[in-house]
Amino acid sequence: MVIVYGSSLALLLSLLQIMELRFIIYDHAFEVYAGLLALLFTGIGIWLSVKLTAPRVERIVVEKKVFTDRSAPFLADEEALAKLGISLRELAVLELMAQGLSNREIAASLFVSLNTVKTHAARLFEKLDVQRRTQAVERGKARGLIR
Amino acid sequence: MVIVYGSSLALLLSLLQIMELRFIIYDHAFEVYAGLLALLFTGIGIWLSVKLTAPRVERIVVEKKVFTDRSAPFLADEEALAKLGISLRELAVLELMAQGLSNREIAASLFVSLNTVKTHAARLFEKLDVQRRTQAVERGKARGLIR
DNA sequence: ATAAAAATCACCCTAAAGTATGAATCGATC
DNA sequence: GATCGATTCATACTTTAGGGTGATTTTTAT
Repeated sequence: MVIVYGSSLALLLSLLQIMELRFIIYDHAFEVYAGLLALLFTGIGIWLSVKLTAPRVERIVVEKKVFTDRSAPFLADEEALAKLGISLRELAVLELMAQGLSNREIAASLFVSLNTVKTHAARLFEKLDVQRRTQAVERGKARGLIR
Repeated sequence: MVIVYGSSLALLLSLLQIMELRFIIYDHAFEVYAGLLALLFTGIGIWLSVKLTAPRVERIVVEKKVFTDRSAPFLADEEALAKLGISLRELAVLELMAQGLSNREIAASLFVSLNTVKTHAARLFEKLDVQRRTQAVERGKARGLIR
C-alpha cells in the first residue's frame, strides 16, 4: 500500500513537471498545484478509506416480542402432555378453566356431570403437581399445554 | 463541509508561506510541500470518508416468543387502572391471585387478615365485572394490569 | 378542617372448589 | 379373555371462595 501511495505521489509530481513545461507559468501557479494536489489526495484518501477499512456494519438486534398468536391454531405441546400423562379430557378441562369457567360451566360445556369435571380436575392437579385451578392454569401455560 | 475544506486549504497555504519565509529554500522544497499536502489531504479524505459515509446498518430481527415476559420490569397500565378505579391493594391481590395463591396465602403475603383479602377481592371482581378469580386473572392480563 | 377514598376487619351465609374413595363402562393391548 | 388406561359418575366430607352488610381507621384531597 505504501508502494501505491508513493508511486501515485511520484506520478503526480511528474505530471506536474510536464504541465509546467507545457503551460505558461502565471502568478498563481503554486496555488493551482496545491489545489490539484489537495483534490487528488483527498480523493485518494477517500478511496483508501473505503477500500481498506472493514465495512462498518452497525448490527442492531431487535427483539420482537411475539406473544402467542391468538388467531393462529394453537397446538398443545404433545411432548409435555405425554410426559405428564395428561389425557385429552383433562386438557379440555384445563383449557376451560383457563377461560375462567366454573366447574359447573365446564361440565355443561363438555356435556358431563359436575362430578366428572371434579375427578378430571383432581387428576389434572395431581399430574401438574398443583393444589388450585389458578396454579394449574399458570403451569399449563408455562408448559405450553394451553395458550 | 465545503467551508471546512476550503479554509483548511487556505490555512495550509498560509502556513507554507510562513515556512517559506522562515526557513531556507533548498532544492526539494516543492517536493516537500507536495508531500505534506498529499499527506494532509489524504488524511482529510479518510476523515471525510469515515465521517460522511453512513454505516451499513444490518438489522437483525430476532423473534422472541414470550408468553409472559417475566424478566423485564412490568409496569401496570396506569390508564386502565385509573379508568377502572382499581386501588393499589386490589392490584396487589390480583397479582398474587394470578400467581395461584389462595386468599389465605395472599393474606399472609400482604400481612392482612383473610377478611381483608376477601373484601379487596370482592371489590376487584366488581370493578373487573367478573365472578371468579380465574376470570379476574384473565381479564387483568388482557387489560395490562398484570403480566 | 372536613369530606372522600382507601384500607382494614368482622360476621354470616351460600356456592364452589377440592379431597378421598369406590365403581361402572369402554377400547385397546397383550 | 384378562389387563390396563381413559372416561364416566356417585357419595361424603372439608376447605376455599364469594356475596352481603356494616364498621373503624388511615390517607388523601379540597
